[in-house]
Amino acid sequence: MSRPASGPEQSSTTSVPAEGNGVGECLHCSIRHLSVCSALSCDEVQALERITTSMPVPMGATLARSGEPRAHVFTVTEGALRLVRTLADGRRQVNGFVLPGDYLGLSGSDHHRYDIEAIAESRVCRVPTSQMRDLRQRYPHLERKLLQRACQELDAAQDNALALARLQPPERLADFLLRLAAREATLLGRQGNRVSLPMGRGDIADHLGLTMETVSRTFTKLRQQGLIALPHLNVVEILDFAGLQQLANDQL
Amino acid sequence: MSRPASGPEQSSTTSVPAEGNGVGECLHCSIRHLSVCSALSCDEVQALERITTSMPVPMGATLARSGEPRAHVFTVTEGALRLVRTLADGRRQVNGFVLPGDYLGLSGSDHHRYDIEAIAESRVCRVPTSQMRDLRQRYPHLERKLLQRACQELDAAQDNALALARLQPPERLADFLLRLAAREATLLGRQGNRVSLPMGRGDIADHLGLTMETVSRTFTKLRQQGLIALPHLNVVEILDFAGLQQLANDQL
DNA sequence: CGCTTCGTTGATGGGAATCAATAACGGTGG
DNA sequence: CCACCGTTATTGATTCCCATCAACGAAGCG
Repeated sequence: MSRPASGPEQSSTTSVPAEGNGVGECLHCSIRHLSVCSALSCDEVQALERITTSMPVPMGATLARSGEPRAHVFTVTEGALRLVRTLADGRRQVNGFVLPGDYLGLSGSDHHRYDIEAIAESRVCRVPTSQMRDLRQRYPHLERKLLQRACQELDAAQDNALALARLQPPERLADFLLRLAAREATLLGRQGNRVSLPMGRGDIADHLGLTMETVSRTFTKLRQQGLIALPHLNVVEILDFAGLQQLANDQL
Repeated sequence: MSRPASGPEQSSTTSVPAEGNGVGECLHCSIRHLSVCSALSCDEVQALERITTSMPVPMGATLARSGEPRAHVFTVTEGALRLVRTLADGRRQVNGFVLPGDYLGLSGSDHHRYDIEAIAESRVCRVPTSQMRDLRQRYPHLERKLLQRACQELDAAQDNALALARLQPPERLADFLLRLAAREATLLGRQGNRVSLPMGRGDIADHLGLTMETVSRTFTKLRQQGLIALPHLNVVEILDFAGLQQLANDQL
């Protein structure tokens, strides 16, 4: 679904998803799509793709550090990353997980607000913010798309806040797993009941505002209740979808 | 700083704030400003203002209910409102408080995601979403402004999530008070150390993921530590700004 | 095969939620 | 102006759950 721009390849009209299907859609596809809509010349398409750099991010590497100037925006094409904020005394929060198709660059600040760390072998497309600014000015379509995305992320952030503020640990974990399953479903284009967890227990804990121990215990609890199974450490099998949804209070 | 559009008044260029100062700026001002930038005719300015309805919202009234279709967007010009989500079992979360200058309409959903309730005698400008869509298409400036706002709100939502996930009750309250103080400062244009709390203790609790009792106890704790004073129930006086900031871990 | 890292399980204590009672506020009407 | 009442806020006593501390087990890797 997402395509890195490693070299100037021809824009293929057929592989472009329909307008408005913004969820699992890589920004890069969006640019391509834009080029189709606006009837750009082949030169212009190539110009767009030339300013993006597709680069690997090895597992464990830090793509950006909190406080640094935001010199680039990114779209993830492979792997998984985490957004981490750390307080002075070591308390940690994982603001979110970034999967293929996600865009990194929606912030009002000109400095990074969190560390961006790869939790798996990853690959991102990088565009300098200045060039992105130009692009946005030139193509209103792009700005509209970004706004759409920002609104979706805002909704998601609010859902997350509700979970943190008012849900019990099992509810939070259920919510998290369902959300992850939904993302993976749109990513792969099919609805499977196996969800892979690229992140560790500690990361889940720091994302849900819990401790690693509580997350672990909650996993066993869900397992004992027959809602999920854990074939491997990093794979969850959803046994009772409806039950999980009910537990998570259904706000999807 | 914000102006309701009760009737077609002349657009006054001088009262318009400079581009880019997006924080306390009413969207209406943004439309006015836009009209200046784009050198619209007086007719067009009036056309823009004609589609907005300035309406009072009595205290306690509900402007919109969760699940309803989003037929309008709003900008608040007076008063204060709260955004409330309620779970089936009664658990409540106050997603945020809406003050003059704030825009209500940044959502990826076409249905309201929370109740919007006035906690004080308020006044809002209402624009049908369809008309807003037209406006956005016609004026790229507006779209850019909205994206800017969405990004700012996203940042704020993430800060909030961090607070909910990892801060202790006193830290959360300190953070909340400082944030409120900052908003009031930009709203009034001056930095006072008195903050008014239009919302009740219960609302604060449901915003911070605590109970009303804990909020109350935490207020007394901050008071005993000499960080704040409570001249009235709904007015906080910040005695030790630096101390509060330190307590809130500084992430402003 | 031992090492290291990560995850699970167990025992304990602290802190916020809960339950309960009192106190302060705000409005109304006398 | 003050007495009254409903609402809201504060304070107190208790309970329960999660964090913490600690030990054990499992998995990846040289």
